[in-house]
Amino acid sequence: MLDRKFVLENAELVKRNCADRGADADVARFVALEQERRARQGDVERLNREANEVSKGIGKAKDDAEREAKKAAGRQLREAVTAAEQELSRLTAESDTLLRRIPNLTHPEAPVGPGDTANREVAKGRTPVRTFSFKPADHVTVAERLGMLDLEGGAKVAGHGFYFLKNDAVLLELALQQFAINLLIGEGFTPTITPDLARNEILEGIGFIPRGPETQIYSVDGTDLSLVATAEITLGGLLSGEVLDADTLPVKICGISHCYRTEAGAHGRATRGLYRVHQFTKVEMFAFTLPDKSDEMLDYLRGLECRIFDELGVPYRVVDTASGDLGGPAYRKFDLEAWMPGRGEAGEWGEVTSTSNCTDYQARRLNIRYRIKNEKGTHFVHTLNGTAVAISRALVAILENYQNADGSVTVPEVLRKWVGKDKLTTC
RNA sequence: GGAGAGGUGGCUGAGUGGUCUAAAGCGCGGGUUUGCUAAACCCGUGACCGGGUAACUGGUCCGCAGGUUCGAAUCCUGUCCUCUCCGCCA
Repeated sequence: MLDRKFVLENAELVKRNCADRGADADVARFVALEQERRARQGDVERLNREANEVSKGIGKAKDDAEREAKKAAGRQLREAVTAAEQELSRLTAESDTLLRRIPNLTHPEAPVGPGDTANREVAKGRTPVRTFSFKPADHVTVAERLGMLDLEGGAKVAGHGFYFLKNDAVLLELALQQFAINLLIGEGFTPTITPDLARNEILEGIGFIPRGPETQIYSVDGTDLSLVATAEITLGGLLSGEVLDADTLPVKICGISHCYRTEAGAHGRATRGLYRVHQFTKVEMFAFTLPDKSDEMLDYLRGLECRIFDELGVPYRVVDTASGDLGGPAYRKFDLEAWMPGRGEAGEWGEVTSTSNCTDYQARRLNIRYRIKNEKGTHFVHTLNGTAVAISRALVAILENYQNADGSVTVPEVLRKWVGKDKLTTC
């Protein structure tokens, strides 16, 4: 969320930003409530001070009569405090709800527009889009031919959107994890395997809404836990409530988790196969930085995502995500879209990874701060996240780009040492 | 799952209803002494929300949320977490 005072003092800027982002947050109402809240806060503080003074006098009272009189005065003041506090907390809760719905500010260079049509292509990957001498099949056909994917089995056990990876697909998944994790360890990331569930409070801090009709999140009945939609949630939550020494920044962590998404309302849109599923494995990058280093870190994370897909030999493009498509927490976001030759009539770009600079938006909710040695006070860190590999979509891209006329699939060079073969075939 | 113990500043740790405005030590910063370093000694040293150009100043905070009371770190309830023992278990 944004800083309360900042919104109050920059209401017009914030309103314009909401409009650019297609967010329906009620900034005007927030400003009115916040002003009221501050006035009530003043009341509470004044009454508290008076009541404290009276209470202190009671211990030193000369006689019973004086003591009883002061007690009565104190009681009256405390009642007034309670009433004022109730009003204050009502106002705080209401303004807080509004504040949390206000999206982050937007990077001045991010394209402004309503949705993904306004996204701006900013780069292409090293691998050129391949020309096929045959009509490329989609990944479902490729995978099923090779006995790597059982969608019906997944549907029988858990419903549409679930699947079994089998045989060489299992080797590919593990190889992709190994490849990504080893690359990131080499870059100084601390590798982790994170919980697949998290407290709703953490999800909300990251910017997810665990319950309600629009939710993308599976929640566990009778608990305050939800299945995570990405390890961004657990990695960001890991340092919640902490004050870090500035000289330990940046902190770079990566994590493997399973990701669970209800995909509510997504039916009919690219639902075939592994592209949009309820569960997949992901290797995620996360960074905590000083505020003036986060732009640089975003470039770095984007560079790593490019390097991963360059090394995998998958053609892709990088898009600078438009304001209307940024969601709540991101200040700027870049997506990598891989070329998927089996999609649509003659192939389409499909999002495979994404990296965001969330500035202090998540840190403020999660209360993650830093301290500079010998300086008074603390400040919020900036948080960034980026996908190293989302296995299901990486599989789509690899299977479709590396397929051969005979139905086999060539294993990307960098994965061979973990897959243990150069080519995936039926035999 | 059962029984018990505990959660206090950056860290260790005292504090069982009002001099807590949280002891003391460590750490950190500054100073004195000093050829340099060290030691010794002295002084200072939390966060958050407000007000003020500033010096300064009001309020809140002892895991978290409630409650009792004029007054709570302290008493009560709930909750989260940690540790010990027992049970169960991959």
